[in-house]
Amino acid sequence: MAKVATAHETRAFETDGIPARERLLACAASIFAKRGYAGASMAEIAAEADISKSTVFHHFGSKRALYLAVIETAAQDFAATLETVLEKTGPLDERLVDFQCQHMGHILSNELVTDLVLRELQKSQSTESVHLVRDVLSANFMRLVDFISEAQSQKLLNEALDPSVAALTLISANVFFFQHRKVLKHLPNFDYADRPQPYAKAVIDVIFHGLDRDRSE
Amino acid sequence: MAKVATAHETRAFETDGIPARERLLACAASIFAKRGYAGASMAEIAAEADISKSTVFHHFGSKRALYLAVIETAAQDFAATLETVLEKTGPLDERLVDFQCQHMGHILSNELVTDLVLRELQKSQSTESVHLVRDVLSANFMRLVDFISEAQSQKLLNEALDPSVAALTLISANVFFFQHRKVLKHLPNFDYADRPQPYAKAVIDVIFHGLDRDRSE
DNA sequence: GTCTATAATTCGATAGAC
DNA sequence: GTCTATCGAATTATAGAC
Repeated sequence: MAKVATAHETRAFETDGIPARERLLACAASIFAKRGYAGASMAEIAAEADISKSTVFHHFGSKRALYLAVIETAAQDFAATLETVLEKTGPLDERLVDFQCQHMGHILSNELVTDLVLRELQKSQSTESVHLVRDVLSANFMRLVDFISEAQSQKLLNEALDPSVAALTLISANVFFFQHRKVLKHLPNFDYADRPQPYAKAVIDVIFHGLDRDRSE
Repeated sequence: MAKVATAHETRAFETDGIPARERLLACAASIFAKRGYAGASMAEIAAEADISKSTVFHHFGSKRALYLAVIETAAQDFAATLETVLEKTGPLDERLVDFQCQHMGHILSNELVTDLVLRELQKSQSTESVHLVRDVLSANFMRLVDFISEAQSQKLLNEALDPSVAALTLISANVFFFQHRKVLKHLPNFDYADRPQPYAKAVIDVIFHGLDRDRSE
């Protein structure tokens, strides 16, 4: 009781209390990821966050809404990183390497939520969830496509290529690596299984320079 | 009964009876894919193939073995296609487009088994299963890597790139498209959601020519 | 089919901040 | 005084056992 009162005093400004909400999102992410949507109980999430169940429902109206908020938060986290990376200046190949490595790093360091999102995407339930997931994720995707388009109009990238296909190819490479990183170890002649960052860079080497033979450095 | 006897007579050589075995594999593939490994019952598979349970166990010693055989068969099916495609002559970009389209077509027309394989790869259970799966799949992967390496030594492809990374990038693009084809429809500015073959071609455009600006047709 | 355990959701009240 | 975060208890809903 005394502890609760103390916690109240620590937040001085901001209309809605940030600490509890954030703690809640973090715990929810971990538990949803560990047990899946159905397997996770609001009671466990509340306990983990050291908050009463009712408070959870006060912040997020329902289990579903909490779940969506978890995913949305993860996407927005990456959106921030994305902005930082794409705003930089420098040679295009270096910026692409930077993007690819940051993206790889992001999905690996948030592996639980990444698994969650991938699982969610796979069951194509036409509920509100997927709609929102797609809306949220597509914002990041569009940001990357715009970046590529922009570079094309400035003649910095090959204009003949479809920017959305290029963007998706980049993302595919990272996601595939992420999903199968455990078994990739057993591919003969594949040196990158436990070196995600070098792999991300090698992918950009392929996609930026192209497989075509006429390379002159 | 008469039909079965006839079938027996048609096979003159080969130690194990082919027609029943094939029918069995097809039914098993469909049922494993529909119900998952645990959910599938040997009784249902036997019934579907119009074969007695004992016959199933005669051909494949166990449920696990049947399951593995299904996956192995799918991989070998593709190995045949792969050989046909890679043996062709012609400009490298056309051959790569051919490969990418054939591969896309293969995973789409075998979508149930593809889902099965992908699910199997994701749970990295270190049992015999995964070992075999990896061995089988890696044969096809190596075939593609060898093809790229070969082309590189003949100066037909950019020698600076890692052939296994290039191969994996190709496969990643198709698999990602396959896994998320349902939700890709909802990406704004993405025209390929229901056009897998054009997408496969567009991916090769990107990976063959590269994002780099200095394209001179 | 009822019974029961588990989990989601709602209600009413309290306390501190402005 | 209103607003919002918080809680404990009460109320459905659902899934599995018998």
